Amino acid sequence: MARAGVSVEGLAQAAAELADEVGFEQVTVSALARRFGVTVASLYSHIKSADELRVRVAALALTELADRAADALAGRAGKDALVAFAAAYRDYAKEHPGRYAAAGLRIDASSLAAAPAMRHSALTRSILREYKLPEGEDVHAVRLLGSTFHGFANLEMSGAFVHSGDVEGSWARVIDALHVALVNWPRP
Amino acid sequence: MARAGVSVEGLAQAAAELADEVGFEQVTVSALARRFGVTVASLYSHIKSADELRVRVAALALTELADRAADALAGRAGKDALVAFAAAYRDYAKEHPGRYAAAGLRIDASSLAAAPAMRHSALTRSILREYKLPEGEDVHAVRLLGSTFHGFANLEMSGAFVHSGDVEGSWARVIDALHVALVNWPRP
DNA sequence: CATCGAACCTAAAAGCCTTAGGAAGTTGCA
DNA sequence: TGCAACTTCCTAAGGCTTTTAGGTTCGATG
Repeated sequence: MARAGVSVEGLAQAAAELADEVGFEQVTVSALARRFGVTVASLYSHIKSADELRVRVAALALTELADRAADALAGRAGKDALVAFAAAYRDYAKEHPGRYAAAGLRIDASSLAAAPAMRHSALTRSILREYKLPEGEDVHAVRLLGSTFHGFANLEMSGAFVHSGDVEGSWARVIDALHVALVNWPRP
Repeated sequence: MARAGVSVEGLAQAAAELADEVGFEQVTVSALARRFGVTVASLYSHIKSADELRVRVAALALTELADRAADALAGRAGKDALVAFAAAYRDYAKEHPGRYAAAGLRIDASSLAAAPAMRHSALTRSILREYKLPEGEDVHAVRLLGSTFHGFANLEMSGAFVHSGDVEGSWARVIDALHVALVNWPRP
């Protein structure tokens, strides 16, 4: 009986690739077993449920995304940082649509995806340093940026922008607008 | 053989309610048949596939949402309109999480959900009238607003904001910030 | 080299989607 | 009224996914 040499990490990785190929919705224990040339039941030695598999993909995606964002932010500040961060975000979504979809999973604090999710707000907050917002406004600005980036990527992926193209142009203008909003941040 | 009196519209409506109760992912032909006290196969006289069912829920949600937005916009302009539109959007998402999730489905132009989706950008554009953006900038501003609202509602629903609460405060600040961005719209 | 745990398997139950073909109400028209 | 056509619903059956239970083989360890 030749062994396939499957590990939990290998499974999550393969599931992530599968997600990018066929969509996160289609990531199934069966499909994964097929890919490994193994019966479905075998995978249950490594994972507890199909749900755990999906959460692991989410954690993987969130970590990769945070890594990229951190790289993009290194040595930059102000609008430079904003632009680089935004690009990292959207590029990842375009390169890895399946993983990106996974990152949007509902995450409860107990989940193993909670820690990487935390990193994101910390990274986003670091963009704001140079904008010097009033005390206590950072949380709101973080949420503005997160919402807009996430919303844009989401809408783009779900085909909402296909008509009347120039998505690139819109993306640039949206970032410009966010910059303007941060510079002229409304006083509380 | 007593008939249940099912119609396509009734199905979509019931599916929408089901979505709000148990989540859009759990909207299934089986569950719907159970609710109507009818066998699964019977429903296939009314719908072609489980997928069509989900698209119909999406269309229903998009229409309801556009109706509410239109009401909110009636007789308002400028920031007033912006605030009212945003409130209509988010309230709907909170009242009808399942429907709202459905509205985020991938929509191809041929789908019967395409028309209501169109209405949204038209309504959003009408908010911008009073801001008098430069020629050709409307598309981008529409996308900014759409992305931010959608992103915020999405993140809120997926639990990203549960820690360090004050979601209401953030929502208000985000709208303020968007207003600022529209007023000081960066020149092309 | 005997043993133990990890990796794998077969088997089976349960739930969902879908199609095929048939029976029973409903409607419309002669 | 009576029958033909249509609609609504059913039984039956095939196929796919998830999950659990219990058994077998591989490989490392003492």
